[in-house]
Amino acid sequence: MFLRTTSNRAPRFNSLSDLGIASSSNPSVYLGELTYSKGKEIYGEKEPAAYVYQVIKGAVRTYKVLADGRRQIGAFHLVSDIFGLENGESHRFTAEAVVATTVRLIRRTSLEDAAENDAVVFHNLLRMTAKNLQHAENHMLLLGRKTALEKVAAFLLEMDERSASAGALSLPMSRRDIADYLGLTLETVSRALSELHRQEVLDFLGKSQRKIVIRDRGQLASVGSQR
Amino acid sequence: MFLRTTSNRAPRFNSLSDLGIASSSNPSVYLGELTYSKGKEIYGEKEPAAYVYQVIKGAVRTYKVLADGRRQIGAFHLVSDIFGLENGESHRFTAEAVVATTVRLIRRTSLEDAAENDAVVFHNLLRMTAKNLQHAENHMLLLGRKTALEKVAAFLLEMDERSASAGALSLPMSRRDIADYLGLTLETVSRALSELHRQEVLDFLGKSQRKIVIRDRGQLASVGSQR
DNA sequence: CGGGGGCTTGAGGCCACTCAACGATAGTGG
DNA sequence: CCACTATCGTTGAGTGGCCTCAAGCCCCCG
Repeated sequence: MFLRTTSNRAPRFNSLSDLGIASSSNPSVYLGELTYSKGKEIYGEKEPAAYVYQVIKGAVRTYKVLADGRRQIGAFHLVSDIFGLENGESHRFTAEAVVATTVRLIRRTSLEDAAENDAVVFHNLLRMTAKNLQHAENHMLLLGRKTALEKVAAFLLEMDERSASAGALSLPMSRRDIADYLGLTLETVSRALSELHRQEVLDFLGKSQRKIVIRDRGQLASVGSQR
Repeated sequence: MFLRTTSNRAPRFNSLSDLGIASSSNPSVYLGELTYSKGKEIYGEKEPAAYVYQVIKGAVRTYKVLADGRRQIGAFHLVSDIFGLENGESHRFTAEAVVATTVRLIRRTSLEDAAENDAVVFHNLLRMTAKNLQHAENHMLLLGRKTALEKVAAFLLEMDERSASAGALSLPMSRRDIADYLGLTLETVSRALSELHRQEVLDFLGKSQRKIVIRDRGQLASVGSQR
């Protein structure tokens, strides 16, 4: 196996304060919050991009679909993540709530005004776009060249790295979602997870002195020594 | 089959003048040109990003590799394309000349200075990063969800769209390069191309009143009515 | 408690991969 | 100028990893 955990977690630049709006001269950028129940669409691909969103509670998937329904999830957005930031006029993905989700809205024009007046905001817009690009670049390597088991293991590590909770890793999304993120079928994802359980996630333990505790859709699926 | 050509070609924003440097107050941004012979490395992954490059002649591939040598090409850069633009301190890909290639160098610090002093340059930096992101997003869909034949067809369409020459489409890169770009093996790419020839690229003709002429590594591989 | 959605597991099939042979082409040195 | 070699591309045969189809279980939720 090929797993490795990063000893130091990468800094994250995805809160609104990281956008620099807090330091902006523009006073009221936030529009309010909206709550979507499980599976509800937040915006559709090619819709005009009127808002930028931040996840307050829950989780969001953004995806593209082919004409015959094949779906590729580009990213999952967890609490504090910003999504829906477009440089063009319209959204390039569809966004849906994975579970019951609350998002904060920022009017796109407000953000643009803030960026116009504040170089820091503008700078952070570029940094966020670059961060999204970096994620996509790494994901291309995964989609194009990794095996099913490697994909699932990388997914677990990514989610672990991103989740704030130290104790257990929570996976709010379904097997189908994971599959569509990794370019697999849900059955293959299920088999890979079973395989990792069967191996008692030995590599997580062996290489990093750490076993990931997976809180899988609320169910405690695998428990081990922590950190 | 699933091919479609865009009737209107998308505008391209990848020349240095598009970066806005021409309008910059900074006078001498260009450093000079370098020529690399076929297969030579221009920069390596994780190397400090001292320069940004523009292809003057030839073609460049940028890729990541796994520990065991599996390779994923993220993009091909053709004449006039800019590559090596990083927001972090180091390159996230390795760049190599596909064929004998001349590149123009821009010192990274010069570009940053120009961006600092000129909002237009900065704006274009963001736009270019967003364009790269969009390409990566589309490529994730291809890598994760398209069949071998669809991948190769999409590749031909992309190259056709990007190549300046109206008559024939030239493919300077090897089968292995194409395979590593599409997440396939070189044999599968070869078979898919043979299959498209066998079908006389019917769908290119049928759906768009247009047949693509493929100039494959210098050899005229497929000829048909043009536009 | 019945229905439905999500997850797991098994059996079989297929698409892309692997291994291999061969031809064409370009570059190299005698 | 011509073997010689290396590289690249094509094609065939066989394999295997992931997909497809299907059954059954569990849990949630009305």
